[in-house]
Amino acid sequence: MNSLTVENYLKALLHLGHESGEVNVNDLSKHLDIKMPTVTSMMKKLAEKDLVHYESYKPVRLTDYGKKEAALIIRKHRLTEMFLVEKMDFGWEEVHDIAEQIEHVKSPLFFNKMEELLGHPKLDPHGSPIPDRDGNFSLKSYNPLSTIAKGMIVHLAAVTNSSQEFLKFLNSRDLALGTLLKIENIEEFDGTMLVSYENHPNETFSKLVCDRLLVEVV
Amino acid sequence: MNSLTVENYLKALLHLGHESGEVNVNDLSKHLDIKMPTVTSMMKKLAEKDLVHYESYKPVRLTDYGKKEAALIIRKHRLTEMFLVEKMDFGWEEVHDIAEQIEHVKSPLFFNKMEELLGHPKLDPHGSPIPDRDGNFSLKSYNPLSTIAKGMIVHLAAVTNSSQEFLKFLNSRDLALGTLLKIENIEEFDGTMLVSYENHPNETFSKLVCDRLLVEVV
DNA sequence: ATATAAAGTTAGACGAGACTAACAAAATTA
DNA sequence: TAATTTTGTTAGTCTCGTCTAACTTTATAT
Ligand SMILES: [Mn+2]
Ligand SMILES: [Mn+2]
Ligand SMILES: [Mn+2]
Ligand SMILES: [Mn+2]
Repeated sequence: MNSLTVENYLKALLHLGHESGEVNVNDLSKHLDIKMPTVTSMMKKLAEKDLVHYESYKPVRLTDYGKKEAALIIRKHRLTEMFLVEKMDFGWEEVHDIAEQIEHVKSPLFFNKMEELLGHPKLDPHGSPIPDRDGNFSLKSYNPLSTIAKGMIVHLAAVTNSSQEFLKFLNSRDLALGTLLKIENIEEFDGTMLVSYENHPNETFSKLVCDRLLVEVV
Repeated sequence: MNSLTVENYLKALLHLGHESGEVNVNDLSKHLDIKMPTVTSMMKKLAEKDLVHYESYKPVRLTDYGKKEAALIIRKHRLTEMFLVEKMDFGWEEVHDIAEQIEHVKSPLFFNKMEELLGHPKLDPHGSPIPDRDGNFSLKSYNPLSTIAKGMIVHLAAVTNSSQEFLKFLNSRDLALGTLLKIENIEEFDGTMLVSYENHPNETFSKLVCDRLLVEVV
């Protein structure tokens, strides 16, 4: 049985390695806000448990087993977020921190019950896929809004950041998953985008924001 | 912020001290399944945090502050149990172990939301009172079935033990909170009771069981 | 190619929370 | 009262997960 600490390392490894599969000790250190020597020593322990492949001075990679364990924590995290939003009336900006704690609860029954009550949802409140009981999930590759061309019409499919501040900002602009967006203009200089949707005919979003909005062309 | 470990010590102290207010290190050690020297050293730490009054070789007492902190954990435990039973279709025998974990979640919002969705319940699924947001609760003093005289009619108000095994036993006899019981006979020798209720005209309960059933005379 | 900077490791320490072995105090029994 | 048992404490050790300081390896810049 992995400790809460180990579970959080595994999640970070899966998150940071989602593209190349490789994770630098330094990036992990920054992401978890834990000093590098601590991370190095933890990597050796995870390697001992066959959760990662580790060689000195090389990037770390999750083993298949490590990936599965990580996915099962993420499953619990996302089911929890969905439950909080759907069954307990929380806003999508309130659920991440609570799920960060409840994801460590040891009780398959509890999470399977959530899943059942929710009708086996495929996505969490932020548009991220919920792994199944075996840890499998298909990550649809949506594109960041920042990569879409002027004139296109897209819908908001997911967000890549679930922080309270960011989601509150989206709330303040009446942006929610599913919202249809038309790209009116793009400022070449800094990537700022001028977008229209619903009752917002001329909303401006910074590059930072556009990078975090994942969209699908309609 | 108290650690999960400290929170569990506080709950044990409140539980074991519910009558005299005093708790022996030895009893605490047995209840928590933690060796006595560990408990002694933890008592010193709790005293340092003003959670208990501690003097060498004397029984431990919670301070008022300690009592309140303990009650607030119990509040979270019992709200969770109630939520699991009322909103997630769990049986009363399944919820204790899950609540034992969720009670440590740091999020007043989460538990206040539960309370609201449940309509501010006064009792948990085992008949125990749920403390309010300030840690106050009135402990009705029901009597164990084992203290009731032959011929009396009572209803089951609470159970003093929430273990899966015990509650499964009660389920197997169709006993639930509120069940009306008539005491048909008492075996003087060993305290075994012959009881009738609903579709059970002649059920026999051992002294052990009768001690754990809290009842109220109708 | 060399110097510098960044990334990673080693060594040693620490607090939390557990343990065992040995001893001391208090309670019980004879 | 004296012997014995039970309860509680002290001292020392261990693992987990963290840290800082110092050092090494790898990457980058001059
Ligand atoms: Mn989240
Ligand atoms: Mn977490
Ligand atoms: Mn309980
Ligand atoms: Mn607990």
